[in-house]
Amino acid sequence: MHKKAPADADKSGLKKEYSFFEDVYDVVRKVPKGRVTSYGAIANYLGTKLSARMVGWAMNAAQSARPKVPAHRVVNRNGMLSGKAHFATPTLMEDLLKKEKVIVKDDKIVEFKNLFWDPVKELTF
DNA sequence: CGTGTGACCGGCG
DNA sequence: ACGCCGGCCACAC
Repeated sequence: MHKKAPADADKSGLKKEYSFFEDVYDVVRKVPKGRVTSYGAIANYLGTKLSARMVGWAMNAAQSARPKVPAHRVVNRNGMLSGKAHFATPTLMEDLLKKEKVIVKDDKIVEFKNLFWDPVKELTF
């Protein structure tokens, strides 16, 4: 296929700031309360599973994203709260998870495999 | 337009 | 089981 036309955003002058970040936010917002997902799963859903890093990086900007993005429901493949250090407070992430009845022990989600929510499976597009 | 970076993942010794 | 290493892509400077 040919390279992307740069004029793609020049659609009827309707300028929207769609970006990879918003796609990530949209998926994260769809994560049901009490469930969790992984960066890789989101990346896979977006078609860039080999670049799960981007998802995590997008989450970094999610702090200022509106509406608020439940970034606390996104963890790494081990179910570990790898991004908890990036929250406002070091305990905010696990605190939010506990509020949703998600058991967190030793910075890891208990029964992670059971609570895992895969957008590719759930959001069959 | 080049370089650096990052809250990851999978593979290999 | 554990630790290290490479890859991958979007975005900021």
